[in-house]
Amino acid sequence: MKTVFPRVAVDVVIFTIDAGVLKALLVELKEGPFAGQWAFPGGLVGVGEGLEEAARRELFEKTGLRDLYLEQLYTFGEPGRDPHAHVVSVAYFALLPHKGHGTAAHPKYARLEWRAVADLPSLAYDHNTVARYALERLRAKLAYTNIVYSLLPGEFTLGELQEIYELILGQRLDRRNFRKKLLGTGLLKALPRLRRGAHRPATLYAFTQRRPMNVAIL
Amino acid sequence: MKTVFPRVAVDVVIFTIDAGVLKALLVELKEGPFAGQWAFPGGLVGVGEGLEEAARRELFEKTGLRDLYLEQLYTFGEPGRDPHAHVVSVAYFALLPHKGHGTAAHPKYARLEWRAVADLPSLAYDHNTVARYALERLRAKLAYTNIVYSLLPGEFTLGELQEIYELILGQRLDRRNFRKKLLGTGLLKALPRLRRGAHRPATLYAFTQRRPMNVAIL
DNA sequence: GCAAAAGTGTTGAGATTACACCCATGC
DNA sequence: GCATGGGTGTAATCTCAACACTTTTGC
Repeated sequence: MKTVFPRVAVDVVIFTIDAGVLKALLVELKEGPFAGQWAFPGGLVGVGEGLEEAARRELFEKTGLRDLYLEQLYTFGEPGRDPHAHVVSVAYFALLPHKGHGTAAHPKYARLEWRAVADLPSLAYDHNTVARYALERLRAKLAYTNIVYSLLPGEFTLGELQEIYELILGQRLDRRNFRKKLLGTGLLKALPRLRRGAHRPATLYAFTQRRPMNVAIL
Repeated sequence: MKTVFPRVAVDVVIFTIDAGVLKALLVELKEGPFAGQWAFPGGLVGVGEGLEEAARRELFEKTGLRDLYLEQLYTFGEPGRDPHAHVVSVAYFALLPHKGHGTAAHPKYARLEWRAVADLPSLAYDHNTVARYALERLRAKLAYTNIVYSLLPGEFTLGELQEIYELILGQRLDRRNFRKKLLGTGLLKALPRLRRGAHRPATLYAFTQRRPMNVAIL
């Protein structure tokens, strides 16, 4: 399988928040030198296919997921990263609200699983490095973009929003200051509805815009 | 020249400061669909070759430049960006102090030229987009990294340093605040020498470390 | 002596942090 | 009635921006 030129692949790190834990979607490889190991979903880019297009296609084919936030992360091209052949991988990073996504299995993979990012196993290829880059990017972007909208459903409470920030950043935030800042951005609108639960009902909020924007948040 | 898979190339945007102007190195293409047009230097990545390695090799072969600051910028893979074939280009961004670099011509190119970034011509491929990304990255990184060291010679005055910031950011900075901040970072050491010129001599400074670091500067 | 860049501190405004108590609900 | 998360304001601190005059040199 030696070739004259490197191949181009895309790999996607998909994050979601599930049960108070930041998780990423892993696939168990069935074939190749890393058979039996876990990795991020991905695959080769075809000729005439755009990179983001390929990332979305791979994601949909292999996991059934679509319509998620997707952004290019970094390109990994060390010759040794895949012992099989020289594959240059353009890594993407994606966010998805957790809602029992139908992660349909794909013949190429043995299993799909959402795994806690804080406790990833040893991954195939250089995917542990990819994971590190992705987490770093996610943390940085929480502070100056509104992309957290893509981890949340249409309606949420400020408590839920703050919980996501705390989970991802790995630190507690002051509730009053957090509310002040978030409401000060104008990104949120209060809905005329309340979330009822075990305790005092909380106002529901929605993002005024559900598209990526650069805004000072924290 | 149709192929089954996309090719992988690297392209490099090299910035320097020359005579009070931010410039980038352009090459005039001799062949292909863009013959006669200007572009950033670059070329195909060979199998078994790392991306950064390929970028440094291309740079050296085509321009004679080496030992510069180099960082990956973004990967451009739209199928239509090169009408000839589908080429995925991993763009790099490089910085170099200006010192009459011997930009040796290369058979593949008609000419090499340093051109003002503020006034680039219409470039081949999607290189005008690449230029925009690179300039944006450079501006952003001036604020939170020390990479400006790679645009400066070993010794420089605070005035020269500030001039570079002003040229790249396109705005004037307050001299007293600038000095306070820069000296406050601890990145600089004053040398026991003075730069003599047409006016009052200025203390010469050097960076204590000449390697990339994240530090709040501005 | 004059033109030009080097050098140097202070003040006010705005931003950021720290912090404690009452409220509404389910059980 | 109690446990739990929701909701709210202020004071102290720090950071950042604005600003002017003196010094040293070459010509």
